[in-house]
Amino acid sequence: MGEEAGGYDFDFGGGGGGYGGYDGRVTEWETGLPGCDELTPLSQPLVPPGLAAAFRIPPEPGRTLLDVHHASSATVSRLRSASSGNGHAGTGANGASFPSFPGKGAAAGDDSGNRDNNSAESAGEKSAAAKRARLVWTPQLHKRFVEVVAHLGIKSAVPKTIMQLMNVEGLTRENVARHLQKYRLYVKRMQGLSNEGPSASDHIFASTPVPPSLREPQVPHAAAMAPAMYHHHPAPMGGVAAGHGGYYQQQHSGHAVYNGYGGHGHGGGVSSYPHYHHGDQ
DNA sequence: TAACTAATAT
DNA sequence: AATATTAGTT
Repeated sequence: MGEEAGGYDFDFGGGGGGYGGYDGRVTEWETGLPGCDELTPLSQPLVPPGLAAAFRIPPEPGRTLLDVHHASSATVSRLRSASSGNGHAGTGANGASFPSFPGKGAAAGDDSGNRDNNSAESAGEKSAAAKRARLVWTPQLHKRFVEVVAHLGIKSAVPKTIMQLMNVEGLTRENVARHLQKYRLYVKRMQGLSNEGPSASDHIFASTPVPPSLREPQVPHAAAMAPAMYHHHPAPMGGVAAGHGGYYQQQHSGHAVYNGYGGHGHGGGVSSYPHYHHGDQ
């Protein structure tokens, strides 16, 4: 089913670790569960179009990723209110963690640990306007960002939508907007240099290749297009050129990583765990 | 008004 | 350099 042609796959946390003390995740619970690669992307209908047509099954149009997101949010809030006595969210084995981050979003990255658990707001600046710590765009987070942007297409890739589709807890629209601004500049710069040459300075951006669909002026070859693109769906998955299958929900625990500084180890091992950076820069 | 974007600041 | 903040548009 989900053949990944595009090569955009989520790397799972440990390559088959099994240790319990990773980041609070109980890995035993995860063993045996299908990996991200094995799951059907949300962007794909469960019933292939052809098959559906053959059996006169009406297409399932309504289920867009946004719908899924909304449903998910509803479920989460329901769960929240249901478990009133339970003050602690903690990091669940999968994405079951929703630390209320009213003041300051804490979070852990996929394979990083968020064991810090400073339930006590250390510096005591919790009262009024509590400033959020700086968001660190880890390679994983950026990857998700890129995938969503790619699937939205340049046209509709705007902060709000991107944020919603990324579905990363603690990630705000403004976070996305800032990153998007930078990313657009990066893409433009790269187009200028035509081929090759991710500068060493752009580590984060270079960590995930810019999808071809985002390189807008691909010299419009009117031909070479598949004769009939199945129905044109406006919103999501608008300009996805037959390449990649999509993004998944909650693949990496879906938490934004905040940090005081960019301690992102590269190459997958994001060893940064959340510690706050208070006070001045 | 809210959201997007560009410019500027830390 | 990486994010935040501000400000100007739509």
